Amino acid sequence: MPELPEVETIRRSLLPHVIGARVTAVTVRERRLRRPIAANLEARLRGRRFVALERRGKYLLFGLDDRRALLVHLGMSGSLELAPLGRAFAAHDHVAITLDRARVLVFNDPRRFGLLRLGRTADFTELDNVGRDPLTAAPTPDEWRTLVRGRRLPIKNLVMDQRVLGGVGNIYANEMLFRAGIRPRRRAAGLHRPELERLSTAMRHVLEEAVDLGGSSISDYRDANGRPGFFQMRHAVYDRAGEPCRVCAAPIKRIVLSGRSSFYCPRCQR
DNA sequence: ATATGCACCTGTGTGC
DNA sequence: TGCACACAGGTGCATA
Repeated sequence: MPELPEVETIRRSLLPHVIGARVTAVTVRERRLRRPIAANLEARLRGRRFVALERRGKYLLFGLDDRRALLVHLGMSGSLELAPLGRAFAAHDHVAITLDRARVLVFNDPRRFGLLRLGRTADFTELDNVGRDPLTAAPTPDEWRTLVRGRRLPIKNLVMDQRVLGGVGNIYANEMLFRAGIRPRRRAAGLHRPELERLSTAMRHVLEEAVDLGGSSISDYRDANGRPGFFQMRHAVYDRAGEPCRVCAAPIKRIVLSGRSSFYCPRCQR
């Protein structure tokens, strides 16, 4: 479910509740996620204090006071909620981390594509595949020229490649290409300098605006305090097939690229 | 090396 | 109402 703006919103909403909090209890109700939750997670987490909370692409990294960290990925359908103490479990509540502040951090994930892992940050090999942060360290147009060189894949697929940019998923790839006026199917290597310049600024603007609005709530995304995001009201193309373009009124098209729905305006995007 | 297809899993919406 | 099917915010592995 969540892409960079949603994960960043969750991180910010968790921050004041989690930093400095101590874990008093850990309950794992379902270990079978994408990879099973390790058997020692409860013992390693109990009694620890959270000292940091960072985002790496779509991953959340909870720093602990023993130089280890809890790595969390929300997959397609994962969520984190700060629930009141003693609230009954709901369907797909897989992990509950009780804090010493009368709050429980609950990991819920219907599709179980998420990930929870405890260990040393350096051992989290999945983080090796997270590229630059498009919010804080976006490639310059010059760097884009290097990144697209020789790449024959559609630009949308390149932008969604987590090794290139950490955190861009299907919604925001579509939205930033609309904003840049580039069709998603265009070969990456075929983009001209002005297009790379537009892409580079469109990317920052779309993501910054989305973070400001708390991300996109399409069906049930909520931040850790249960608040929805509002960027879905600003979607120009995502999930708008057949609807009129907000700029030129042409009907939005839907195509499939690498199995993912891709949307664009045939007039605004070339 | 690069690009694509599919599997992983549950829930929801659509059409018959 | 029931049923089959397509599709969904992601990623990793197998295959060309």
